[in-house]
Amino acid sequence: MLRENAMSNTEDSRPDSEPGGLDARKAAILNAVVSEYIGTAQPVGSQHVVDAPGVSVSSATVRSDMAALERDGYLAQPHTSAGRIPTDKGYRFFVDHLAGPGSLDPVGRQQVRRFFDHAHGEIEQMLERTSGLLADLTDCTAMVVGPSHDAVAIRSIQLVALGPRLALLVVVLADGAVQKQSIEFADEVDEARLSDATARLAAHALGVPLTQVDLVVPHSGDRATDAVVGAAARVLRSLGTADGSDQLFVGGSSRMAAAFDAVDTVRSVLSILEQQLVVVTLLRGILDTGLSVAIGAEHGIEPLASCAIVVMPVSVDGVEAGTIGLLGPTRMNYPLALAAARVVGDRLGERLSEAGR
Amino acid sequence: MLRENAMSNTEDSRPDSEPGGLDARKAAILNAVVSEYIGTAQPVGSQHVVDAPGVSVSSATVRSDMAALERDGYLAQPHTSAGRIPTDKGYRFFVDHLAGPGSLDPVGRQQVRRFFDHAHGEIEQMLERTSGLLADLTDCTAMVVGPSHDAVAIRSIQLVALGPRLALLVVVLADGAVQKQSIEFADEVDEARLSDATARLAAHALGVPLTQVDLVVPHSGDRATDAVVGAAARVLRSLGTADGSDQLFVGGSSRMAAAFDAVDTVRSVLSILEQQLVVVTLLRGILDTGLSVAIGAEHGIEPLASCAIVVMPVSVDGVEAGTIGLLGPTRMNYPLALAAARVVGDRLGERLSEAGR
DNA sequence: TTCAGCACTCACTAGAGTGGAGTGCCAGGT
DNA sequence: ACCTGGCACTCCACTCTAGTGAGTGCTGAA
Repeated sequence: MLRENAMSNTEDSRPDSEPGGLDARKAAILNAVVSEYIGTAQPVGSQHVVDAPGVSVSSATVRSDMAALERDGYLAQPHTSAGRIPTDKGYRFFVDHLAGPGSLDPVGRQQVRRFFDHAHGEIEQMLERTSGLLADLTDCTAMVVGPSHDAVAIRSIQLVALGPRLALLVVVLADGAVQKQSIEFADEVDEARLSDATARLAAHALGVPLTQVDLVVPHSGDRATDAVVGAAARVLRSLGTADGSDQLFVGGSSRMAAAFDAVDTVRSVLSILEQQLVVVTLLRGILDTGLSVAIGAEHGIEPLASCAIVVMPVSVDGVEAGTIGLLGPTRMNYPLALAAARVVGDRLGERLSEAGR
Repeated sequence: MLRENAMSNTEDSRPDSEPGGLDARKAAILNAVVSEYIGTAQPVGSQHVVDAPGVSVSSATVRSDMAALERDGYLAQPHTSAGRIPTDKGYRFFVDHLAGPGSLDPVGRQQVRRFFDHAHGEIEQMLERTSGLLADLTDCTAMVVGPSHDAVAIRSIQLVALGPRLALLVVVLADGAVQKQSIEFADEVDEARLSDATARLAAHALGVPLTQVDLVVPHSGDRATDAVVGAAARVLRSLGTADGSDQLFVGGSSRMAAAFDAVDTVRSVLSILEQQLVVVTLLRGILDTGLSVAIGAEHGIEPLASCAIVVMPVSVDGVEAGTIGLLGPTRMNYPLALAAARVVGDRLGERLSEAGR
């Protein structure tokens, strides 16, 4: 108790019954402030917090606690004589101490159920529409990264002639994904040679994942055919390692416009969303640090400093294959977003697992 | 002259040397107002117009002409004692009487040249990147609709087994496009039957455009195989008539955020852009009415009332196949947008024509 | 440790005043 | 018949000035 007001940036070390270095009442007050601010986007005064559960004290006491929370960096004041606004640290505490995993409201649940009952068509369409569903549910911008095809076995390989020296390599993977890449040859290649090469490629690479295709293909008698097969094998391998091989679907980007009133914030956030590689890297980076929520500066992308991101891995056949991300302002509705991401992620994973077998 | 000030909404019928019912000076003034407003987004006063080419009169005379232009609906005043702002009709006159087709500045030209010199990869990537190029060039949001595959001959058909009762129909078209659709069969189908069916399908549909595939496939002895072939033929046909078969690429949507300062305008425009079908229909509709620019309410989509759209068909092998669209505020830079759309559209068309042979 | 009371701070609003950009009109000149 | 300089007028944008109210920090008493 002695040092209560002396600490500023480190955790309190006194024996708290509650976690995170905050006593029960301070935690309750912080939660109340965050909740209310998420709803109203207005600074929250001590009076508005008095009625919150776990806070049965007068506004004066709340004020003193709020002052302490501000000293500890959980809250901030836009200006003197205004209410308090949560800092990134405040939001962090809030999400780290959310009661239970949270669940969707019945309406949302039904929406999800109906969606997956009626979902049909190819993977891409489904992922695209899933991003729309998530955006609808959470009023955030949704990002869906499709499962990586790196480890999926090749089911079919075919070289299709498009011109005398131009062919298209078409690869079908076991999960139903189709990849293609055109190949231009130095010399003319006739149909017979192409189908010959196709057969050799199939023998060489069928059942092997894209990333593990051997670049060295056993020679045959025919050097021209070998050249074609070699070129195709290189292209095949490059398909697996290509940077843009992840497919990203962004839904509801218009919702970012409603989240901020500063137009240039909207602009910079949107321009980030246009960069597929940046977004995919970002989501992967957050997952890799073990977080499921990145708040404010935590993800290190400057223009998104006033945003928070909720990520959720999508497991297909027990392996983390895809990713779901929800982007909103830092004052987004975290419980809702987390619940929606979890539910949709699970259902999507199930669905994709079915499709793979 | 008697009726000069009496008319309000119809064209002037006196013998004008200049087109559109406006004498040379009024036209020059209107052009000057539009040009300046496009640049500054501020109401234009009579003083700012006196130095414009074709206007060698005093500000008082300009004022009287501007009053006439306002009566005729070409200009509007936000309030008394403010400058004039072009109306949709004013913009319409401006674009209809642009001097010459306009051309890109050297920097832009080089940007386009470099882009198409280095452009490689598959159609989709190229269209996607083209939308980014257009957005960069014009500071508008760019929409690129890929060539329709309806009339393109089928180069290759293949049924690939994904599961005991599940197969993937993979179709390669002559232009290098690949379409796929999964098919679920009522009964189990083994590999032998699938390759049998593939061969029969190939014999039936190779070289035929998707839309003209005959649903009736000649029967063979085997009823099970016939069922597979029939199902595949139906799916094949449906690929050609699917609503979402057009591929749309939107680039630079963040630029809409900079164009307006009302956040909810941005929001509603963005949400339109998210609806692929709406956008494609919109572009096609504008093309069908024979316009290349749709201003304000002309396209009939309410949330885009403060936007203008520049469209340009992309000809592949002499046939209008794709579409380029540029979306900006009504005060967008029309000459630049038209020039960019034309140049990029032409180059893109050439490029796609090459790829097809 | 909590609480009621109190003085204080400061964004927000409304109203008054001012400057300036822009207009419409008119009388006189070409 | 048309153009022009001059002039009175309008009205936005800006500034300044209270006044209001939500909210704070502090203090002394329970």
